[in-house]
Amino acid sequence: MNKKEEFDLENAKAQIRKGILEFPVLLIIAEGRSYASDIIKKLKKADLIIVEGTLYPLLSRLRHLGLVEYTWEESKSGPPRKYYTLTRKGREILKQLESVWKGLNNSINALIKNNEKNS
Amino acid sequence: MNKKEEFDLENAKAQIRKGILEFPVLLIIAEGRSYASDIIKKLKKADLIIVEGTLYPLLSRLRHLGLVEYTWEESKSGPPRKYYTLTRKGREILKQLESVWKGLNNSINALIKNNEKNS
DNA sequence: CATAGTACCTTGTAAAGCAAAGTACTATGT
DNA sequence: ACATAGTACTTTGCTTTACAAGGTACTATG
Repeated sequence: MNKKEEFDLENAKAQIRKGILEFPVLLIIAEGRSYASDIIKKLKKADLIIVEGTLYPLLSRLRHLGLVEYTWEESKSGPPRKYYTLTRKGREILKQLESVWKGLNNSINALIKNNEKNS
Repeated sequence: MNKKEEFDLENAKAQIRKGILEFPVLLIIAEGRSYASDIIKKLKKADLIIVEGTLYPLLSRLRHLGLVEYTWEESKSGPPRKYYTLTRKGREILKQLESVWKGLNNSINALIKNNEKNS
């Protein structure tokens, strides 16, 4: 337990991840059809930690929005899996998110540079 | 009002901003002592929209955490202003946030590249 | 048939941005 | 003197969403 009065870098990281999660999740599904545990593993490999309780509702949300769809598929080692793929709409939104990301990137990197100059 | 069933890019942007806001705010204060409206203007210039109701609580939070401090100063054109500066601790945290940011950047840009390759 | 492993789902909680409304100071025009 | 406008700081209620924790259910193995 972290004292409430202390700045909590881990929490800050979590907050930063929080806002942007949809984007890397869509990116991963765009790479190739994946199911939940798959996605979590791939995100972890990219240093973006996420847990089940976050991902399942997020995938539902994306599906209700028509950005992804799934097909059930048997597995040799357990219950069937929901394999997700992007819809046409999902691909469009992904493109837009990419440009939002690039914009944010430019903005913040400009601020960082500005700050380095003045120090 | 946006229909709930539609993907709302503005909301997505807002969510992304949400997690990361502390960082650019600290960057701006690091650049030079600033007061609230100042900060909002500079953020807007960097394409990071933010409103009063967001910034004031955020600044209070940062102050309670000991990352920033302020001094009252008279203004020729209205009520006095709270000019914020970074504390020593604030500068340390800012460095850490910079490295968190770089990490996130690498992670996501790697995913983007991966995705471009496979398409 | 009990256990372990895998996969999907749900509930309750907390954090934090935002819209909107409020308080208060200064300057300007009548 | 007083109304209006501009600036600045603050607060309240709402909404969204990640997470912790717990639950259901299917398959394989001993």
